[in-house]
Amino acid sequence: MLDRRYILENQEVIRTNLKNRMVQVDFDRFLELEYERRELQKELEAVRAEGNAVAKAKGLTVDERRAQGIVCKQKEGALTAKLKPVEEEAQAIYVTIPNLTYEGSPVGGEDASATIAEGKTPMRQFDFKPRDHIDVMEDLGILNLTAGAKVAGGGFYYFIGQGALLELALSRYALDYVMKAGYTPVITPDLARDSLMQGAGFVPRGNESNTYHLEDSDLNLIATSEITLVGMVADEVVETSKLPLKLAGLSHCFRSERAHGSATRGIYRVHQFTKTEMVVVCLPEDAEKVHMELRRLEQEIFDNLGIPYRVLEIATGDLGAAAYRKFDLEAWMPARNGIGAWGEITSTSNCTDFQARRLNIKYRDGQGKLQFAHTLNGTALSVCRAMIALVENHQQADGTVEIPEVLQPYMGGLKKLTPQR
RNA sequence: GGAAGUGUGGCCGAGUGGUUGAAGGCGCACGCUUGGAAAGCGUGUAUGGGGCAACUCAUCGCAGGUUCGAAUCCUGUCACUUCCGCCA
Repeated sequence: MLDRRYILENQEVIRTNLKNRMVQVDFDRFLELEYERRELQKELEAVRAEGNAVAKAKGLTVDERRAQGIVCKQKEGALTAKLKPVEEEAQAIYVTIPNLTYEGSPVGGEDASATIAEGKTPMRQFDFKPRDHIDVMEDLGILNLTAGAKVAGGGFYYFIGQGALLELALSRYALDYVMKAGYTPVITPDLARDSLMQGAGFVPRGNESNTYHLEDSDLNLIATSEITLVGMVADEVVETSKLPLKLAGLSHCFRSERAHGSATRGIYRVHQFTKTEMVVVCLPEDAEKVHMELRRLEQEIFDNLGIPYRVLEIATGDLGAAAYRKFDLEAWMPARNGIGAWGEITSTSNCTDFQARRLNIKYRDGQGKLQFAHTLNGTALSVCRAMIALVENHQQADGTVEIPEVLQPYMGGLKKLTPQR
């Protein structure tokens, strides 16, 4: 959420931003409602002040107070009835107004996002036709999609043997790597309340929701541990000495992917995956620096895994509502779509104070005043996507897959994935 | 899952219908005192909204309700504690 007063005082900034982000918001209606709301609010407060004065007045008898109080109460009731629908409609529009946008973000839709850097690993020249991750992994006996579909439906999968170990190795490697940069490892709940889902920027119910809601409860399966990590400090004043608060959550992530149907083959788009996610709560003046650190860590992890990638500066039209600025890493997946394609593997967003305002995350500034903190998030490693990039890039003509050196200690020294009996 | 109890400011804690936004204490800030420090003394010390300001509105887990008036009464809900049951 943006500051309501800021919105009223910077209407043109908001209008331009809505246009750049290609977001449909009835801003005129919002302004109309907001001004009306403020007028009604003032009237209501005046009536309340009168009522309070009557209730406290020593010169009046109880009967006199009662008589005058009832009049105030009636007026208050009438005003409240008028105010409520105005407030509700204004609020409904208010929550759809997205964050401000970094001035350097390319203006436009998804296609406008700009490649601003590339990884250290060059794209490999294959002397054979690279096979896609499904073929490679199924032949190795480390992936079983059929069983996943049988048990839980499309979009679910089994990792078996070396595949299971590979998930743990990737997750643990990423966790250890960011721990060295000062991130505290955290295991979080895999479920979260509706209110937190909304606060963190995820729609818990309805058709546009990408999350699973648990029937007869106010709980949802989390789509990322970002939700539970920021939830940990929601409604709190974080001690300034503890900032920046750097967390690395390891959790399962669940996504219903209603919008995408169930057609996607393989493990690129699945309903459940494991992800190591970084979240930082910091002072406003540190946010930009932290964002660069998140991006650097993501790059280093994939450089070390020997996976070629490019870094995208995300265009205005493709930013999430909370993101002020966002980078994606896209790995080269040599067999994707049959001919090779870039596929998103990580994403890091600077949410400025937008998410903190919604979740009420504060700190005390030098004057002792409460201020909203800034929050940022970034993927350290999302297992399925990383796994695709890894097996497709490191596959050998004989069907084996070389394990990157940094992962070998986590695989009991294993250097190659080989066919399982 | 059943029963009982509790939920007040940064913290502890008083407060069961009427100048209580909230006693007292701790902590913190400033001042006095001191060669310096400690102790002692004094003053101040919630958050958000509206207003240039005086001031005013809201907030005592959360949401409703009763009442002229609610931290205080009622209902629901969430959390915590204890007891019972169940269980990895």
